[in-house]
Amino acid sequence: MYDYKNEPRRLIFAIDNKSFYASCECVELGINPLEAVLVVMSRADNTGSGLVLATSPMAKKKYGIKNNVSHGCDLPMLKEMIIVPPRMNLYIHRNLQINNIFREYVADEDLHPYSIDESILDLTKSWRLFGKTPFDVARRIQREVRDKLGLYTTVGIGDNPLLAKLALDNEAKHNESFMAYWSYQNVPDKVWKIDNLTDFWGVNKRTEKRLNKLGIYTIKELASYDPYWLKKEFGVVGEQLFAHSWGVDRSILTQKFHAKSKSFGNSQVLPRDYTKQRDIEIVIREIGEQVASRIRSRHKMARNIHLYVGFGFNQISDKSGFGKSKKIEATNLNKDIVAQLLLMFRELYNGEIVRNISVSVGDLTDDNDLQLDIFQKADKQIKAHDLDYLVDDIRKRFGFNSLIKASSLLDAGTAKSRASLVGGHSGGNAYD
DNA sequence: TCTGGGGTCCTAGGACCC
DNA sequence: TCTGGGGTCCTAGGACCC
Repeated sequence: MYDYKNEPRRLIFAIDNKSFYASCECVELGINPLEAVLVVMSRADNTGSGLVLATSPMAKKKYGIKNNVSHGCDLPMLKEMIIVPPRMNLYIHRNLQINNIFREYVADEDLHPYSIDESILDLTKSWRLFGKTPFDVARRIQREVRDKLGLYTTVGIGDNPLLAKLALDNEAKHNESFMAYWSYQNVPDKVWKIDNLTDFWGVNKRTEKRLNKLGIYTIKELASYDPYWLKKEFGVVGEQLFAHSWGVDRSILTQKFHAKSKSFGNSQVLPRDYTKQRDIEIVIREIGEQVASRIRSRHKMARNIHLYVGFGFNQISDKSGFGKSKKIEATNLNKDIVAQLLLMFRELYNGEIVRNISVSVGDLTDDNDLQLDIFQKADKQIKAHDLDYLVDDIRKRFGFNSLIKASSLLDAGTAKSRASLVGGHSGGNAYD
């Protein structure tokens, strides 16, 4: 047995919200999230058929409805089933409220929001203030969230973030208490009992296949494999997989779960196949300006830019698309970002049918001072900078569509119809 | 799965420098 | 001129997570 005495021993809570979007909707309707049969379906998915974003526990249990069903029409038509459109702004607002409750239990530096419905808390220093056992504390947090917001939470507790997360995903969700505690001693009877490799952190279909090729079909087999060969086959990922199979996770929580934004990007599946270069470029421009605006609002400039163009399925080309990334002079100006994108696009585009466009920028730096390009007239550049910020400000106050480019009003433009979307889905009413 | 959207991390190969 | 090696930066692409 592995000797864990030198491994970090913390008290980590991984907390997620049960069927978060669906539960928020149930609460709004005044019905119990655990009893309702409710489905949140987005129609802004460009497929015309609706994408199931979330299902309440009962909808899952009684009718086996899973998330990410691509066809809304696959849903059984039942009287008791409630189908609602998403309200992303509501979910973001509730997420903030939940994290504010967590802040009563841990200092800010020990709270790590991980996604819209999941947070990691390090209670090592503070748990004794709130109960006799870690379970008491977890129960108390669950009660408070339920009493104040009507939402049910699931808590995975562990000696490190990995064990907490594995406890959450593989046991807590199925326990009546919605809690589970995995410590180092539990590795053989908990971690090694995980049935599917893909239920393990960091293993999906591709990695599962490659592991199978080595004769590895269970976590236990992974743990007893020679780490030298795992490293040979998978590089650092192999070392990490081996460590994880023994429940070892030396990552510092702040590094792992609190990474500062390193890139910003937006992408979309187009509502139809685009065949005209001009139309495609209109959308590239729109997305480019959206991304540029996002980094301006954080007073950042990008030094790296990436464009991906995905082809439609009825495409003669053997490729599924092309992508290109490039280092650039730091900028957050619409005209610079868009010019780079169009340059990259025109370099690689050969008349293919396009269905997918993605733009992201990274290698961010602070926009404290405008870096003047000595080859340009200073006053001209300051104008572009101020104009972009001014438009951002007006749109913030009066909505995106209060100022809109003429090109976005053409058929090809998607910015106008997507202006109210949040994360690609309906935002619903605004929340502060 | 005939297309959701927003992210992070890792690797390999080429260019270029010393 | 040929051969050798180490290091860094850049870009493309794969894989995974929510």
